[in-house]
Amino acid sequence: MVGVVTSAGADKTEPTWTIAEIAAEFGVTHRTVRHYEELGLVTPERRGTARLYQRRDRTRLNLILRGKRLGFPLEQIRTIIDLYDAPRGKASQLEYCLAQIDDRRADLEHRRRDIDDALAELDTFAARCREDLDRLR
Amino acid sequence: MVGVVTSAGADKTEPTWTIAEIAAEFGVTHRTVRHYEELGLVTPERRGTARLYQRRDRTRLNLILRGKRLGFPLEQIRTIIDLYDAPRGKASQLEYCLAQIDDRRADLEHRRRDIDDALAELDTFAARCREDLDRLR
DNA sequence: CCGCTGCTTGACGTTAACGTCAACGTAAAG
DNA sequence: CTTTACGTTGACGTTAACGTCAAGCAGCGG
Repeated sequence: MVGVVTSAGADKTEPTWTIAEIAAEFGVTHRTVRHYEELGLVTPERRGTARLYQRRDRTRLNLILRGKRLGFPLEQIRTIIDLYDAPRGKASQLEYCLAQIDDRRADLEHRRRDIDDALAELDTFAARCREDLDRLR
Repeated sequence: MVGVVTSAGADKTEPTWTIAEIAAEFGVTHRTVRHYEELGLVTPERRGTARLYQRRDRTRLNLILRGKRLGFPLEQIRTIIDLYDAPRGKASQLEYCLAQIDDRRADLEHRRRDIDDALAELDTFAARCREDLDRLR
């Protein structure tokens, strides 16, 4: 909890960014960032009408983009982001979190097996290619 | 090269499957299989008008579905499948293959790093959850 | 006050990956 | 020979993830 900024005097800490800066830095368009906001993946503050992005939003964007690189749909990415900052006051909530984490773990480990398999196949294929190439000389 | 089946007497080897069997076995709909055919990802033979799937098609379907689990678009999956059975008679072709393989390797290894990062984060998060849970008792 | 630049809100367009009919062919079963 | 059960070819619908205008507001440099 860093303190609400709202209409009280701005703390001189807490750096912020505009949507254009954020978009450029993360290599996406502002439309993309807005789309993520429409889906509730980021929730920037407002100075008047303009969006103000903070470190929290940058963290989320990193999670989102990694999720996308891994091919997860945005909806699923949202659930995992929500997981990361869900309320964890009660034991039941903590246990729910731990269960979700296990699910995610299983998924990711399955993917890693798939990747390792694919890499192994690529290797044997590459070996065959190099063999054929040697034989050709 | 197993031998052309066409209109010569059918070898009693070479098992085949119908589209329904293939779809059921791979846990997809026949529409999905047809869609893959439209994109050139599988090319079953025909007995009259009906499709006849062979082992070759099953291999491809396995590649396709793994690609999908890893979140690759079908177009990209097609390029890698094409890579696996491209003509490799000339040295230039073999060298092209090896280059492509390197590209694929790089991509897959990037993904694996992403996965490992995600898993590490999940672990520390899980540890915090368990800590909080212990403290709550 | 004027114009420029950047931000905002719609609203419609697009691509990928199928889903979902509809209408028809065909081959084995009764 | 007529069902019945699959199989086939369109063709249009749908969802996700943005792209692409269009049009308006807002601060600020001259």
